Amino acid sequence: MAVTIKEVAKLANTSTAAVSAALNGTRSKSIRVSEATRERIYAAAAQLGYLSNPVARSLATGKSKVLGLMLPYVEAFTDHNPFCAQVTNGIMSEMVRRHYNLMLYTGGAAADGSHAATLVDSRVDGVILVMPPADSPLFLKCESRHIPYVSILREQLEGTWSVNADDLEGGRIATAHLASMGHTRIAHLKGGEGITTTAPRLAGYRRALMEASLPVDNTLVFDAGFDWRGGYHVAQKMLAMPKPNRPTAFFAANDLCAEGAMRAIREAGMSIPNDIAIVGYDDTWFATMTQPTLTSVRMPIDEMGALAVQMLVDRVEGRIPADPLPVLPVSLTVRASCGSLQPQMSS
Amino acid sequence: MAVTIKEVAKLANTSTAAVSAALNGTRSKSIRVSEATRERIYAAAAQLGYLSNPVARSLATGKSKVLGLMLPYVEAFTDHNPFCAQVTNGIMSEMVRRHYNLMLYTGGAAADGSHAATLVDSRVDGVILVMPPADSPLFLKCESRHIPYVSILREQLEGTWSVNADDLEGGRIATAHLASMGHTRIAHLKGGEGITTTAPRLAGYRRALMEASLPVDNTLVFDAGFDWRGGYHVAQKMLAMPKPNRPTAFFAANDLCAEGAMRAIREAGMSIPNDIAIVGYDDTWFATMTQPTLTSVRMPIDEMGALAVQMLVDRVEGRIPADPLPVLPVSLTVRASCGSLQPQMSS
DNA sequence: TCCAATTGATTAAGCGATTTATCAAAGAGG
DNA sequence: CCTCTTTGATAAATCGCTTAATCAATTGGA
Repeated sequence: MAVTIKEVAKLANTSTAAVSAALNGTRSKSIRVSEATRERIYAAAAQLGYLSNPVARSLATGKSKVLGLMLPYVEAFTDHNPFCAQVTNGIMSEMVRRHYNLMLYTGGAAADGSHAATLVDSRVDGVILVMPPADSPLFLKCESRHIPYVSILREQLEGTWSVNADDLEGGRIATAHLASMGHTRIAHLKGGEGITTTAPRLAGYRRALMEASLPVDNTLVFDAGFDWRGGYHVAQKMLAMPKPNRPTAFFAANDLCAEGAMRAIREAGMSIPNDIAIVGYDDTWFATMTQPTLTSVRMPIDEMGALAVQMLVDRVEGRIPADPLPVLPVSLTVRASCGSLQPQMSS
Repeated sequence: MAVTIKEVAKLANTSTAAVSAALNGTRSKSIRVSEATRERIYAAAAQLGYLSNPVARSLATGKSKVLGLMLPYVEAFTDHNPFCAQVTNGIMSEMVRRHYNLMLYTGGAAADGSHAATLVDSRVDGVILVMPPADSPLFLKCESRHIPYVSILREQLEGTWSVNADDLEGGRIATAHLASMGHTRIAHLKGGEGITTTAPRLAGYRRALMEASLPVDNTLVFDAGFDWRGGYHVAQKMLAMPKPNRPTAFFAANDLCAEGAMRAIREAGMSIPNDIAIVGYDDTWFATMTQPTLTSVRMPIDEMGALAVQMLVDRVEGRIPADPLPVLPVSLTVRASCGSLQPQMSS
């Protein structure tokens, strides 16, 4: 079938060991290849169209040059969370750059860990876990199989590796921005329980309120579960509040959730940002597609993905990542949805 | 390190061949395992926590149970084409169901075929090519390596395997719907050259015009290249036309492109659907998120992905797919953007 | 009763690489 | 001139699993 190293060796009139060493550029004391032999080997390989078999190499070396990517939901690329789609971009790009391949797994947040089974697959050198639930069985699985892993957006724990963004600061600047626009009743559509980012974003929200000397009113905080539907329903509930209590601004824990709220606001016949101002979170491509465009807390998502790959590759290749728990800075991308801009701004 | 078949064999007091056969349920004439031995083997495997090494199995069998998925762009999951994101869902789900793993490759549409190199990787049993350019080098690469492949949305050619949707009919019903609403100047924002779906959708558009006895005016057809920016710019150009020539309805070859056009329409101070009606294509989750919600031609995207997996698995496992070139039916999902619905409808 | 077929299991040969141990020849140093 | 090191290369073991070849012990049919 396919041409093997043996055939190359025969044609080049040498041994498979020499071919292997020549093609891989191996330079150890026990095996070396002269310039002349190397040329013969290259020529033979080219002539036969030799391509090394990665499976055989994997078996021999115990390394596969494949990294797993575990996304929390099957629908991670569509309507579940644009963050996942974007972070996958960053991860993919960096993997290509590092000459690693990507094996995709989804459903990492499934409580039964069903899909997780396939992950425990000695074909991958390591795994990136995106937004794993705090009690995910995947951690144990990876550990028992000695598969190194790096998480993205996971609670920072001693002895683990995780890339995070400064969620507390994100919650703070989003809320502070709304407060600076004069809003005094700012609601928070928070993320789901069990998701790492929920608590710090909420804490940031509270801190900003305190810093602005506004009351911290827990009746203005609702669990919207990070999805469109949640944002929609929670917003409907809040808009139904009687006038003096009704919030005039929303801080949503997620862009998708913000869009759900925007739909509810429009359906209630109110205008954004005149009646209700709104700030989202993640600042994915999606935030530029809403109407009006959405002010959103920006995380350096691509860099987060790339950094996770770097850290994982470091671990796989036996190096120690400089910082096991990096926290990347966030910023606020101001668009039309919070009223601080002239209307009709683009992206 | 990890426990191997040998250790299981030793503990169960039998041979590795028996262990392999028992664990795989192999039933050939040359190897069989009695009930008693099977039990011992199961017990030993369980006790040791044995997990078979897929790399070793791959090497021995020549099959990897891994399928490649080649997407046309690196940004396939974000702002490039929601179709890709959605079809990936369908593919992933079906692969899980079939116990195959998914290796992800992107950039399949890159002219230099750069990323394609890694695809020629004997680790995968087969590949799914999503929207490959007509002249993609990938076809030859796969063929020279004897890697079976199935395309999604590729020109239908004798001797190839491809899952398609009825693009001509899609173009027709989209345009016919606009014509039935009384529009006489319907513009088409067509897809890029070299993409398979561009021509049939355009042909469908023309056929519908003819069926409605409307003139086929080529000045109303523009290449919007399937992306947001293209839709935006083309729409701007069309809206700048003097009144009697200016189209009153757009048929965009893609939802993203339609959203670009919608932005241009809003910025021009016109209303959708009152001033301009618009119909998109793909009917991905994204079409429900626009404002107003977007009427769009629906393809059974998940089914297309699942069908491609089925066909590929059939080929990989030596069966012959029933129909090598299935064409799936399309339909029109009517929403608010074309004026045939009361305003304020949801999804 | 005898030979053939079946059952249950083992041994060993791959699969296609990497890598260690080993060795011959050449060059260096005293 | 002899030993020591370096250079260049090979043979063979190994990675963990599958499977063909083989074989002993039963079973069954005529």
